[in-house]
Amino acid sequence: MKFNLDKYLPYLIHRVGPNVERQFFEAMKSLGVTVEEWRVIAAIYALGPQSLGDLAVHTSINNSTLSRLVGRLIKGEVVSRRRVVNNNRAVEISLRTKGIAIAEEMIPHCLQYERNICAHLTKTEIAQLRTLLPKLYDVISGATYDPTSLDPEFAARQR
Amino acid sequence: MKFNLDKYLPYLIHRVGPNVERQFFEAMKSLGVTVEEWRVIAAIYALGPQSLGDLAVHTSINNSTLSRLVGRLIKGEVVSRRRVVNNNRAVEISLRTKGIAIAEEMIPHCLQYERNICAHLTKTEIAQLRTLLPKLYDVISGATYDPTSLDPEFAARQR
DNA sequence: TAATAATATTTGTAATTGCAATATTTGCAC
DNA sequence: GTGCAAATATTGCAATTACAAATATTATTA
Repeated sequence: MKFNLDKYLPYLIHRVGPNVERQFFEAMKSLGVTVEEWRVIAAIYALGPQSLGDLAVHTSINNSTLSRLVGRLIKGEVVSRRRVVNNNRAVEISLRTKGIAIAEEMIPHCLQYERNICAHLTKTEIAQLRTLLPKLYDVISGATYDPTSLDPEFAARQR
Repeated sequence: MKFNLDKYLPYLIHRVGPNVERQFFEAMKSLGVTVEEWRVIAAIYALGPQSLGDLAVHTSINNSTLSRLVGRLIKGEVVSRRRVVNNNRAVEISLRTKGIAIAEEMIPHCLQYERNICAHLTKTEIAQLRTLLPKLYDVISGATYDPTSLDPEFAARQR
């Protein structure tokens, strides 16, 4: 059976992810924030204070992982967390002064890094990516897969 | 300062990754392979037996992590590992019968899953993605970032 | 050839992760 | 209003991860 990895979309999508900020963050590491921490800070800076659940969606970080990550950021006085006024089971996470400072120092570098990448792409390609990636995100988020559609006996044959 | 996350390419790229195979693998979990294990199997199936280092590149998995992951797959009799004939420090990892069987059972499902996704996209969009994603991968792999280009005193101000 | 550097992989270790279980609050049905 | 289900977040725990150091082999230099 032939399997052409170079054409397989999930593969093509996945492999760009891990590389995208690796080298950039290597260069920025003296700021003392990890990639994951930066995602949290950036999401709050860009989208405002929000619940843990929303933050998990916006950063693609697992809830329990994020809960602890936020715990660490609180210790570092980067963010604060408090119960929501009218919904005491939810929590609202906000940036503190230090978190805002980190964001404002990072953002120009992020934008410059993005420009460096875009320098190798045409205007059209950049525009296409900005359209296609969100569309792909939506499609994938809504996608479900049912193995029995292809193989009615799938569930029966446990390995 | 404004930071528009919805336009920031690294963000757009990154967030599609974690979702892309999550739901699919949730559905396929009775096969008993994790996403990471599948990446290893798929890379060897598609590209042939290869060294740990090459496999790390093809799967975007950290070397030491991969070394142990391969160790687990060996225990499960899915792959085998042996020293390369003319280079005893390198290692060659191959699929065993069981690994091939897993691949051949998985691949039709992968392709069907991909078709499900593509059903929401136009032919043009799909073609564009297949062109742009590898290009982006190359650009990003080659990209470097030097904070002092934007801020000559970057290194001096340690946080 | 001996010493040194470079390549390739593995392992020690501490930290992080994610699943499942738990706790707590809110909404709903009756 | 009481009891049950849903929503939200946190924690126990076992497994995985990644950095750095160690190991082993091959290539280069002097």
